Amino acid sequence: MDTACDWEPSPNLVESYLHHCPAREVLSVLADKWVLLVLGVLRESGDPVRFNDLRRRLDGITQKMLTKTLRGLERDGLVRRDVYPTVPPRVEYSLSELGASLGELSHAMGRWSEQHHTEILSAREDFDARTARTPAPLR
Amino acid sequence: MDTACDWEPSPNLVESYLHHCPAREVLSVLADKWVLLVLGVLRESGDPVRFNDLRRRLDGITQKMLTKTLRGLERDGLVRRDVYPTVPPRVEYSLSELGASLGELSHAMGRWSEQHHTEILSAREDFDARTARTPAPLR
DNA sequence: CGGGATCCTAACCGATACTG
DNA sequence: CAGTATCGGTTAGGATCCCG
Repeated sequence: MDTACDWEPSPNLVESYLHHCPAREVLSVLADKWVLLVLGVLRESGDPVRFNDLRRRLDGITQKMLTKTLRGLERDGLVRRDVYPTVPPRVEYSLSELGASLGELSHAMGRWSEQHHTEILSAREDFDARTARTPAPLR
Repeated sequence: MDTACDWEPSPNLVESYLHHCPAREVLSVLADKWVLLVLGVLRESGDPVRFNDLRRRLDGITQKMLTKTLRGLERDGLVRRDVYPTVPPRVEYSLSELGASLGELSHAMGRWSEQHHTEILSAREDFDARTARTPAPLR
């Protein structure tokens, strides 16, 4: 409410921040394949998690993408990165307070996925079946 | 809970669906630049919205991306597409019941963005300032 | 009006090799 | 261990043209 952006918040929230407003950029943070998952893993493990530990728990992510994702989250103040300059080095990641609050939302998203994925999957099958052999729907 | 996937739900939700499970795919639906915004606009306008209307309200989206996004949402059963074969044609999009429930989540995300974007933006500035001229942090 | 079909570029992202 | 650097394939996605 004190940003250098002529921009009105509610009630039409989405339409208001659609036009080059900061919140839109923030939303785009979530538009990432790994962000919600990283937040979720960090959230579920209450304790800090080391890099390779994180990588193992995020099966499928490459170290490059994990690094990049974590850097982004750190940059946005969502994730804290603590470095212990031992040998071998030890780097621990954890959610900041801000990240934790977003983590709750990402968890809600996860729960929603868990609850509704069957509906979505069956909707997909229906759609695919419908569009596959229906170039001319009404004969 | 009745999917053809050996997969246990809670309590470690994220870690459970990390390994090629349906919910993960569903989560990836949300990892899209436009999905949350489209859902948001459709949610805020209670009424059905026509294609080009939608396009105008989603300032910046190309018709290609809007089409693709809407097709995906329709395929997943989140958005309903009603075609009125008049001249000129009239196509209206609206949220399905499933889409509406997801719309609530996307709205929560929007609200979160609205509330916290300043923190994120300032965190970014701090981070950039810190990393810009600190190749050797301790002198 | 609501798209589909192409072309083309930037970015994403995986694989690999190297480093403190 | 926790990265960085580089190469190269794939894709996302914008611009443009066209059609019913």
